[in-house]
Amino acid sequence: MINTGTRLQQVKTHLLNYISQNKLKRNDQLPSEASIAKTLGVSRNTLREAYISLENEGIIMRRHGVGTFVANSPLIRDSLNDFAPFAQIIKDGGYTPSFKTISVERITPPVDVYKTLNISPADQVRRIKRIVLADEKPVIYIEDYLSPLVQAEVPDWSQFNGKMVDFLAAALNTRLQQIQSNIRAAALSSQISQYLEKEVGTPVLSVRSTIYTVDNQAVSYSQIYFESDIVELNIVRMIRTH
Amino acid sequence: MINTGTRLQQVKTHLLNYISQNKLKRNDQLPSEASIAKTLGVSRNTLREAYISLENEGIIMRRHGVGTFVANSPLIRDSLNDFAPFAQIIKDGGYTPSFKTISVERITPPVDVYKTLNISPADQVRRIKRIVLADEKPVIYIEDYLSPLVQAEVPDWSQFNGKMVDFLAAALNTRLQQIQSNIRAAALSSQISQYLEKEVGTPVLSVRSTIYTVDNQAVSYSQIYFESDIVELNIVRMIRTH
DNA sequence: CACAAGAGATTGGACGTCCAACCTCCTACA
DNA sequence: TGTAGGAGGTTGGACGTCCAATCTCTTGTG
Repeated sequence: MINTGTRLQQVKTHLLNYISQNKLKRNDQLPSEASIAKTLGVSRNTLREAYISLENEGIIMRRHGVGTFVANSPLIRDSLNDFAPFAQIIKDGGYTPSFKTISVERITPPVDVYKTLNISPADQVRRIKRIVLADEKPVIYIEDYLSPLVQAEVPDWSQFNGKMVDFLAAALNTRLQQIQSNIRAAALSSQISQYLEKEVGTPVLSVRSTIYTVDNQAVSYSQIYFESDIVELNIVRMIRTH
Repeated sequence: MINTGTRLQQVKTHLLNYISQNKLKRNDQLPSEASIAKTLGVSRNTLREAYISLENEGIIMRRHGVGTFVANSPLIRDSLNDFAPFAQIIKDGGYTPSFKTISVERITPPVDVYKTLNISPADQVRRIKRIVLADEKPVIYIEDYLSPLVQAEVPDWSQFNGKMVDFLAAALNTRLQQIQSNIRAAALSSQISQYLEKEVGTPVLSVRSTIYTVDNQAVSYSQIYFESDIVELNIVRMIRTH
């Protein structure tokens, strides 16, 4: 068994490998909690938590009195149940992803930005404009606003994988606590239309995310626009009646 | 303590009541796991699961070595972390919700509907068209397609609270397993524009949800259009680095 | 042959215990 | 006075145990 992370993580990794190595498909049954627990040398409790966690992620289904089964192919998992970076989402959709950083600059923040980041209007923030391309076609436009609290530099924005959380976690001393996201539909503005190469007024998915530290400090505010013809958000929610 | 549901549910209900009764605000500290467990007469394990569950719902934050705190006001919780019915979402936004059922009819299903429900094109399905109003202004348009497997009638659609899951759970013998939702931006079509009373082409949030039973039978397919000026989706995700 | 009862397997729920990791704050010592 | 270190409280993680609830399949009985 893999020796990194908590035992729960190790068990989850093992199970995911088990599913892919045995080429298990939707509705294929997994071994019982007791038997896997014995095989891996962990308590049934721990194994059960791994099963529950995977069920919450929409990968398996557990059925009382019957057994545990594969739900969906892990390949079509989505961006909101986990923190899959953009590259993965696009790859999963069968496209080749690439990134392009348009600009990195220090600016005086717009109203919504300094209000959200809870800083003074005079404070300078860093704005990073990027686009994500699928097979060379721009599909996502990203504007990140970094609070002055974030000093670290990204060595190479063009290699940045799109997971702002990972960058911030490494750049800050303080722990991150949560991401609040807001999803709405918007009409493509003229400024952004040049990047997404779509007509002004085209409906796009607008996601605004704020990342907070454990001290409730907002450290990053991102506006993301999804070209809705190719990229879409998917969510799987389990229904438990018990 | 309340005597309904599992002990975990009872504990969660107790904690929610505790927060609202003591008018706890963001960052207010909750009693430690050990002390509440003792007070309620449950094991620390059970209480911990309740705390974890509430954290996943974005209601509280737990901080290793420090304590547990209130995250957001439970009032601004959203539609994707839990299954809040539309009425609640609108009420939370400070509006008065009302419902209007436009039509309930048996029809021959469109392609995407019979494909999703996995039935024959000749099978008849029930289509329910409804709108949700906030302060008399239409803000959500809903088209539900019920599989022929669902025989039960809703006694009064106008009183229906918008939770299709609850209705289906009661109407079917089989257990429900999961909801798959797909979110994208769309331009308002002419048919729907008459209900949402907005110009054709206005960007709207389009959410398509399919409800599956434990047998992987799709039993309901819904297309929901959100008027994005008033209604929006919010998601809170906790970041755990451990 | 039909159907009810029961055995066996599986997940669901809860408890009690133990130690690790983490954070805060106070105290003692240089 | 400043700082290192430790005490004490809190959450994190894992284990082992017990019984309930649910489902399937076999077996026995009318």
